[in-house]
Amino acid sequence: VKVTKEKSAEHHEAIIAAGAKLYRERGFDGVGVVEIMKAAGLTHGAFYGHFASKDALCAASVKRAFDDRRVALNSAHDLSAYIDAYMSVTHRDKVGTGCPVATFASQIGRQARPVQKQFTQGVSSFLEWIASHLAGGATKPQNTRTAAAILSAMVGSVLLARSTSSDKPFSDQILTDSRAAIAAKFGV
Amino acid sequence: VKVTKEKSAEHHEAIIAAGAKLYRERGFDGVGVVEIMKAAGLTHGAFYGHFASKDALCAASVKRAFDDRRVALNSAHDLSAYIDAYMSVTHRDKVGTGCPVATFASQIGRQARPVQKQFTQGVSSFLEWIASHLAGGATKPQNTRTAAAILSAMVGSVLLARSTSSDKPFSDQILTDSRAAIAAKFGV
DNA sequence: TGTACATCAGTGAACGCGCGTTCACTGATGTAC
DNA sequence: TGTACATCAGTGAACGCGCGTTCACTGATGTAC
Repeated sequence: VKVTKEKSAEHHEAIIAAGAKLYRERGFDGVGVVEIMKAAGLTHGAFYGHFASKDALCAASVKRAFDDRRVALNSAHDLSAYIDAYMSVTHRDKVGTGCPVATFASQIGRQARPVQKQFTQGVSSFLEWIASHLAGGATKPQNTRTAAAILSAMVGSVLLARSTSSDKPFSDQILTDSRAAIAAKFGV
Repeated sequence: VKVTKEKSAEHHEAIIAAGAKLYRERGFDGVGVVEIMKAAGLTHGAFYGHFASKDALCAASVKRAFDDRRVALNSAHDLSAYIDAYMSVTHRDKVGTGCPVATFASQIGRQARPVQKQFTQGVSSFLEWIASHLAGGATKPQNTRTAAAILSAMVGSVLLARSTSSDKPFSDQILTDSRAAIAAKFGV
């Protein structure tokens, strides 16, 4: 059942989109090729016409997840507004469209090199973006250090909140408390 | 091949110890019952005499990992020394004996309820320990917020460092930078 | 203390299942004339 | 513009493999006498 070049390109995108969402929701090991192809509206046999292996899709999915987020990044008014959105109950509960750093971090060490490279790239540009939005900009050496601590606290608090979310009040509190302490100590 | 009650109890401990180490190193999905039993010096068939299911061992392993860490916690001179050890290259590279919060956080949401309960319990007492070691103690309301932000930054920075450790200088820098910024802003 | 036997911790083959991947096939696409 | 046919995106059965779990069996333990 051959299909027009345009349709095939759409399918390719649909597979990556499914990977970017499902891998964030359930981890690289938690979703099979069959399920991803089903989500893309195809059968599993067509997968290897689009990607050489599951690893290749993982790499493409990590890249896609970071690209999706860059849009959110650029539409934020300022750093404070972005941190507010990041350390929110909404972000905690929307894993599938959430920050790839928070979801993938602990699995990346076990993935193939291309996946790791794609991830490090994403973290690096995220750090730069934060540093450039601090008072004084990215060239101020102290801001590099501050950016690392702020990103750590952002990622850590969302992970802490997600992993304890069976106890909602406790989980909510972690987000609120961390956000307040960062505002108080870092002024953002 | 029956075995003395003492030997059997030792086997039980060995299985939990293997779970606590291997699950931290490779994730709950990344290690099978066969490999855990092999690490404990037994064959896989004996597993279900000790645990009702793999989930049951996961719960026991999470508890064990937190208990192991509590020893490290109590032997720390003060909060600063503990944060130094936590945000270190050594802790980044020793996943199997490292903090369970950093390794398990992103997988806990997909685990069975008993596993989640065990984890939340561990996070809660970790937060209390930090708050009680801040100037003013755990009763000072502001310290609860500060503890949440500090734990978030600790967990986040170790995860960031681990997930980017294919680029060692970059990974090292994240730890150093985060540690310096926390010292500067939180005074610990 | 010594013997007879019920208990039960550990063994290893076997189960059904879902995984990543392969491949012979189908039939619409798009090119050559 | 119309026909003939090579191409190739997608299908679905099949592959070997490792997973969690079960179970008939073994033989040392530990109890009853």
